[in-house]
Amino acid sequence: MEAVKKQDVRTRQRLLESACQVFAEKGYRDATIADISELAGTNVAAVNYHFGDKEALYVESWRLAFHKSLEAYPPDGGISPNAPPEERFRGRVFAVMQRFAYSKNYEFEIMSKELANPTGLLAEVIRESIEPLRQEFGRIIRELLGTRASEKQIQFCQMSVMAQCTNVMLHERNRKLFDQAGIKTGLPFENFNVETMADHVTRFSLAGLREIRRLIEAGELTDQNTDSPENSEMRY
Amino acid sequence: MEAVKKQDVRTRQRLLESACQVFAEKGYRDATIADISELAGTNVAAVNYHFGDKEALYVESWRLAFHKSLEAYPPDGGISPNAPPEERFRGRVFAVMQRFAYSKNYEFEIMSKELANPTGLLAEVIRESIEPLRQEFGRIIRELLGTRASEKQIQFCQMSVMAQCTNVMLHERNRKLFDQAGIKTGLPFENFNVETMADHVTRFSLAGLREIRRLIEAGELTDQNTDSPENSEMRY
DNA sequence: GTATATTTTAAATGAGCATTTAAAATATAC
DNA sequence: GTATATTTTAAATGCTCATTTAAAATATAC
Repeated sequence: MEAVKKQDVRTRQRLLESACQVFAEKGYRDATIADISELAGTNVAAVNYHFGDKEALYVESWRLAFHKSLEAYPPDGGISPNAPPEERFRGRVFAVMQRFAYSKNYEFEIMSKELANPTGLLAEVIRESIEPLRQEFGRIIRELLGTRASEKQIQFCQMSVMAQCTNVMLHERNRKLFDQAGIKTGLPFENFNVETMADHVTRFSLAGLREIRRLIEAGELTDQNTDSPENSEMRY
Repeated sequence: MEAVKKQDVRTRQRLLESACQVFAEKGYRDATIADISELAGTNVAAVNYHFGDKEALYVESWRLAFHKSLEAYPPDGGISPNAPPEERFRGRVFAVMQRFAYSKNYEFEIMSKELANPTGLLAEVIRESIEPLRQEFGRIIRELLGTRASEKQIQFCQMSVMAQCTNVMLHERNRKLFDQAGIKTGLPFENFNVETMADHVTRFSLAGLREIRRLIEAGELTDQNTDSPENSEMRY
C-alpha cells in the first residue's frame, strides 16, 4: 500500500498525464476511465488501483497540470521585482496568457471547464494553488492604483484584468471549434498571437488603472461608489 | 404531427421552461430527462414525444432562454440612439450584466457552460442570436475609437469589454458556491451589485478605449502592432 | 354520442460507464 | 531459487440514463 515501486510510478505517472489531457479535452463528466486508461496503455482497473477512484484522479490531474504550467511559465514573466510596476504588470499578464495559451498546459482547459460547470471537487485545490498568485498580482495592482485605493477597488480592477486574459483564450478556442464545424464566426484573431494579445490587454488595462487612480485621488470615487449600496436588485 | 393543440402547448411549454432551468443548473450532460420532466410534472416520454430527443430540447431551451432574457433587458439599456457613445456604451454594458445577473435568465448559465465545455449543439444558434448584438456593440466601439481604428482593433477592444461582463458573473457565481462549501475565498463582491459593477467596467473600459484611440491617432499603434506577426509560438 | 386523432403513461430496453473481483503476471526479499 | 508482496489483467457487476413501446386516457370532429 505505502511502498511505491518503480514500475508503479511509471504507470501511475502515465495515467496521470493521460488524465490531464482527457479531463482537459472533455471535462470531468465526459471523460471516461476507459479513455484515460486507453491513452495511458493500461487496464481500466489501474485507475482504481493507483488512485482509488475517478474523483481522486481528477484532483491529482489538476495538481499536475497546474504545477507543470507554472514551471513552464513563471508567473512573474521573468521581470525583475525591482522593475517599475507597469513592467511587472505586463510580465504577469503575458505569463498568464502563455500559461493559458499553450495547449499542453492543461491548466486552463481543466480550470475553465470546472469553473463553468463545477463538480466541486477542485474548489479547494484550485483556490490553494491560485491564491498566492492572486495576492502577488494584487500587490502590483495596489502599486498602480496608489495608496488611497481600497481593497475592493483593487479587487474590481484585478477582476477586469484577469477576465480579459481568460476570455481571450475561451474566445480563441471557440473560434477554432467554429472553424472546424464550418461555421463562419466573424470573430477576430485569425492569426492568434499571445504576445500581441498580451500587449493589447496591458495597454487597455493600464489606461483603465490610471483612470481609476485619477478618480480616487480626485476624490470622485469614494469607496462607497465602488462599494455596494442597498438599492438595486440582487442576484437570486 | 403538425396540428398543435392547447393541452399540447401547455405541457410542451412547461417542459421547455423546466429544461431551461435544469440545463442552466447542470449543463447538457449532467441534466437528465428525468430531472426535467419531474420538474415539469410530466412523464419522461413526453420529452421525446414533444421534442424528439434531448438534443433538440437543448437547442429549443437556449432559444427560449435567450429570447426571454433579451425581452426582459433590452440590449441598448434603454439609452436613446442619439445619446453620446459613452452613454450608449454604458447602457449596453449595464444591459448585458443584467441579462447575465438575474438567475431566472438562464441565458448566461446555459451559454457559459456551453462555451467552456461545448457540445457543439448550440454553436450555430448561439452565433445567430448573438451576432446582431455583437455588431451593434461593435459600432459603438468604433465611434469611441475613432475613424482610424482598424476592424481588428475594434474587435480586440470589444473582447476586453465583454470579457469583463461575463467574468464578473462567473466570479460571483463561484464565490457563492465556495461560500456554500464553506471555503474561504478572499474573493470580492460580498454585496454584489450589478449597477456598481457595470459602473466599474464602464469607467475602466472607457479609459482603455480612450487610450487606444490616442495611440492610434498619435500613430503609435499601427494595425501591424495589433495584428499578428509571424514570430512567437502559436497555440496548438 | 361515437369514431378518430392526439397525448400521456408505466414499464421495458439497451447502451455506457465506474467500480469490483479474483486470477495471472511480475517484482522483491531473503 | 523460493516465498511473499505488488501490480496488471479480463471479465463481471450493478447503476444511471436516453429512448422505445404499446396500452390507457383524453381531446377533437362530425
